[in-house]
Amino acid sequence: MKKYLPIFRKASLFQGIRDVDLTAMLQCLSAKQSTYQKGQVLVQKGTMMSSVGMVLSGALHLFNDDFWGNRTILAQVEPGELFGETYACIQTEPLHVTVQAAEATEVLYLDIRKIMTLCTAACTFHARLLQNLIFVLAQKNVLLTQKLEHTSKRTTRDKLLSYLSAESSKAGSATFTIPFNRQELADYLGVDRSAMSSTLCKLRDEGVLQFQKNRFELTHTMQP
Amino acid sequence: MKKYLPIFRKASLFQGIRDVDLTAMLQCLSAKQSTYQKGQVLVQKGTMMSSVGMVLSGALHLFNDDFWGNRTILAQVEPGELFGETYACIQTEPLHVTVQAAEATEVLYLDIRKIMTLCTAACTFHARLLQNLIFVLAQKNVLLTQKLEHTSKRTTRDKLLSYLSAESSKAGSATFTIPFNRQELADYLGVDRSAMSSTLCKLRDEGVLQFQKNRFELTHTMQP
DNA sequence: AAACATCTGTTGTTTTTACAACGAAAAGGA
DNA sequence: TCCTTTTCGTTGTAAAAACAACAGATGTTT
Repeated sequence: MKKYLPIFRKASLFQGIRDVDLTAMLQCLSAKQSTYQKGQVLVQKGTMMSSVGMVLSGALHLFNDDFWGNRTILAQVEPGELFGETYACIQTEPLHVTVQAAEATEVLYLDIRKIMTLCTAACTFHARLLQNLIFVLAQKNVLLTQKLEHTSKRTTRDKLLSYLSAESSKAGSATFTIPFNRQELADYLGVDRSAMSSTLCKLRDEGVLQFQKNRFELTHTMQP
Repeated sequence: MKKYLPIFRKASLFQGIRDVDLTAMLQCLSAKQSTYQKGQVLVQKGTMMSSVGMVLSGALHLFNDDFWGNRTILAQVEPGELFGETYACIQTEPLHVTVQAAEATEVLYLDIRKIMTLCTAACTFHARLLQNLIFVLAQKNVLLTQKLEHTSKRTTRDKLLSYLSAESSKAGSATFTIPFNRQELADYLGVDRSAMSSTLCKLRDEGVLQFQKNRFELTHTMQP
């Protein structure tokens, strides 16, 4: 297990927990490791999750097949990242996605009850683990809320303005850089790239904003 | 504080905690109560939240003003419900919304550090409180993820199919009822009601589904 | 420097949606 | 029962987006 320490140090769930405490804790939590071949299904949609999974090596795909069999890949899970944590925390709600190994993958499973149930004593790092879990959930929440706020606007124009306004607010300035290129931004906002590009230029021509590459500047113009 | 027990019994955060334990715990957490007039701003966007708020009576509005001053009301918080819990759990991220009293409102504030820090002993209900907090966060997560999965589809048609497919899956049957009327469904999916209505009828004419009022049935037809 | 790949803006066409306005059906209340 | 309100489908029009295809710009590799 020691060879995974570099992964653990990066993992959000284990932040602030020292290596020595970590190895002790993993035993205390009776963590279990599994290996999967490429293409193998780890967990089927509809399963009740009683544990959180952490990818140690390789990668996972989360996907969903709709009523007519059309498959949508929803996320890729990389080393240090978790999967199933939300549903493990709820316990009554079955997993809404299927988890499949995108390549040969090693996974560490942590029993959610052992995480949530505070061991009797001396386990200061266990408290930290719980705080980290809460932090992970809350952070995901923020990301989802923000994305939803932008994508829920009806037009590409409004989605762009909502996103750029939020980035400006985050930067605390009318000038800021965004972490996406055009294609990534379009995917994030759920719109077509070329249509977005032309909308962006239309906004520039109207004097609402300026940009060069990933650097944007919003300008104060009166809205009609 | 006793007069709020009916509210507390319904509140997700206090589920599974008995009245006697609750009153004891609220003291232990040094909960603080505040009263606000209609229109008064409780918390400004950008504030760091160090506590969770619970509405005791009245109602709150969460809103966001963009760079150009356009206001969007994002949610209404009713008695028993929380606000700021996500940002309180993160601690490093400032609140992304402004909180305003929609009417005369009473609010109970709970220090997040006292919730997260396990008191030394005998506090079995404190553990339950933590589990409830995690549950609240996780459940919100599920709701956001689902909505995002539907709204991220490009066309109204795909949004509908994604949503109905998920409802069918949840019901475990091709026949099911949905908890929305047309206008609510359109709002949920972020589309125009009348356009959605016509799309829905087009799908019916194509033989993809059938419906009467809120009762739907998906039919297995080969996709091209 | 040359060759290649990627990123971005542009344009034109087709499809889809938003919007507005209306009437019928259903639900609810007096 | 009659009246009112809400809900839902329908239609036509204008606006917007998706899509496809391309060219210039930028960046990278050899």
